[in-house]
This record gives sequence, C-alpha cells and structure tokens, in this order.
Amino acid sequence: MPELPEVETLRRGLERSVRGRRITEARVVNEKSLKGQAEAEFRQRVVGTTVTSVDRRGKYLLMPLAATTDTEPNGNPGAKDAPPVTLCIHLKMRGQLLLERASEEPGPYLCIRLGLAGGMDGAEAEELRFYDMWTWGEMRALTDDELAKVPGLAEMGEEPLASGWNADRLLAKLKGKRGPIKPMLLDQKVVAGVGNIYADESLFRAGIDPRRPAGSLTADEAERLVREIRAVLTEATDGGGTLSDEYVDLDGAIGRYTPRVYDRGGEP
DNA sequence: ATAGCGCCCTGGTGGC
DNA sequence: TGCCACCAGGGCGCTA
Repeated sequence: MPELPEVETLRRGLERSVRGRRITEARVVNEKSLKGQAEAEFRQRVVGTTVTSVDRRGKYLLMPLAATTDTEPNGNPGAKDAPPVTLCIHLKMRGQLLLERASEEPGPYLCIRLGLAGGMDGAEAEELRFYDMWTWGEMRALTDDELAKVPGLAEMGEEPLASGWNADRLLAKLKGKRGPIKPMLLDQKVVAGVGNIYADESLFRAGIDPRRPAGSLTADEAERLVREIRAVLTEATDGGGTLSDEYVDLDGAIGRYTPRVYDRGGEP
C-alpha cells in the first residue's frame, strides 16, 4: 500500500528524527524481513553506525550508514577496511516503520528493531521499529555492489517529481505497448513510485480510460497524464499520504489525502 | 510483447 | 451465530 507519497512522508520523518543518529543495537525478531541476508551479517553491518542521510528511490527507502568511532558518537566516516553500507527498506504491502520509545512495549507483527542513541541532553532512547503483518517487506544492510544488484532498484524508472521527467520520456516507454495504460503505470521501470491509488487518480484526472492501449496515448494525453501524476503525488505527499487504515507515518499519524476514484468501483 | 500463473502472508469478507 | 473457503495486494520470476 505505501506508494511514493507515503514513502516520501516517512523519508521526511526519518530525515528529521533519525538522520545523524547512531544505531546502538539491532534485533531481528522475524528474519523473513531480511530476505535471505544472514542475521549476523545484518547486525554486524548496522550496529555502531550512524545514519548519514535518508534517501528515497521509488518506493525504496535508502539510508547510507557511516562507521562511527566509539569516542565520537556523532562521528565521521571512518573504518577504511569495511565497504560502505546502506540500509535498504521496502515496505511492500503492509510494512510499517515507527519511531517509538525504547521503553514502550512493541505492538504485534514486529520484525526488526533498531536502537537509536538518546540525545546528548539525556533524551530518552528510541527505537526505529519495522512492523510487517505479511512479511513481504524487506530490510537489509547492503554494500554498493549488492545494492546495484537488487532487482527492481537497479532498473527503477525515472522519478516522476524530478524535473527531467516529461511526456516525451513517458511516451518513449509506452511506445509499441499494446497492453492497457494502467498496469503500465504500475510497472516501476516505466515510472518510479506509482501504485494502484495514484495510477487510478492520475488517469481519472487526466481523463484517460485506464484500459486504453498504452502505446495509443497521444502527445496531448501524455502531457496531461504527466501533469496529473505530478499533481496527485504532490497533493498526497503534502497531505502526509493517503487516508487508510493500513498506513501511518513514523509517528503513527494517519494520512490526510482522500482519493477521488481509487477503491470506488461501481460508484458514479 | 504480453497474458497468466504461482509465490510470499494474513485479515477481512461472503456464503452457507 | 459460527464456520470456512476464498481473495486481495506489489513485485518478481516463470511459462505459455
């Protein structure tokens, strides 16, 4: 369920609350979230590092980690021997990322907990907790080489909110495709971060039948579609994501964006 | 090029 | 009222 606006909302929360902080411990409650990575390797790569930035690529959250020296809690990149590692997260359908007090009892479906050092002012220690009811989501600590091989991430299409993306780029991807336009928008190689909700909303707002053969879109329609994809993603991000009982932000707050047509099949 | 699977998993739904 | 079969949902990989 989390699509670009929801992941971007989480990114902003992490940027504000987690960036620059040191990960003091990593506990894997459900190893399925590691998607094959050895638990020991995950812990060893994560514990003691500092989150240097919080990036988003499509629906992926990427947090580069820097080795921290014990004497420098907010330290500088060190450890020449270990390759740089990035915390790579995809929430898939039901994954949730919550920042909670370490003393707070975790809720159900907890998969991974990352302890974060309290502030120098003695602020209470917190944990970044990864919950996932279906365990389809993934959290791994990967080197640059491994990151480049992650299926989907390597072939990720362009960011729809980046200035370089436009109708011509979209049309180039749709050229010759006879399948319907909507599933094409769900293909992350065509455009990054769009899922069911925003594909429906943008097509409706652009006045394009989702069943239209993708390759049959005119330049004018592609122009409208690009404009509406941008608009709807921006509006939803401004609203902190789509209102749903499945999605909450880092602080547990629900989204405020209400789709017009998504999940309203059969209604006028 | 594309359609149609199965897989991953569990809560909610619909039928009885 | 309770039971249970069924199904949605994103993304990948495979086959037809």
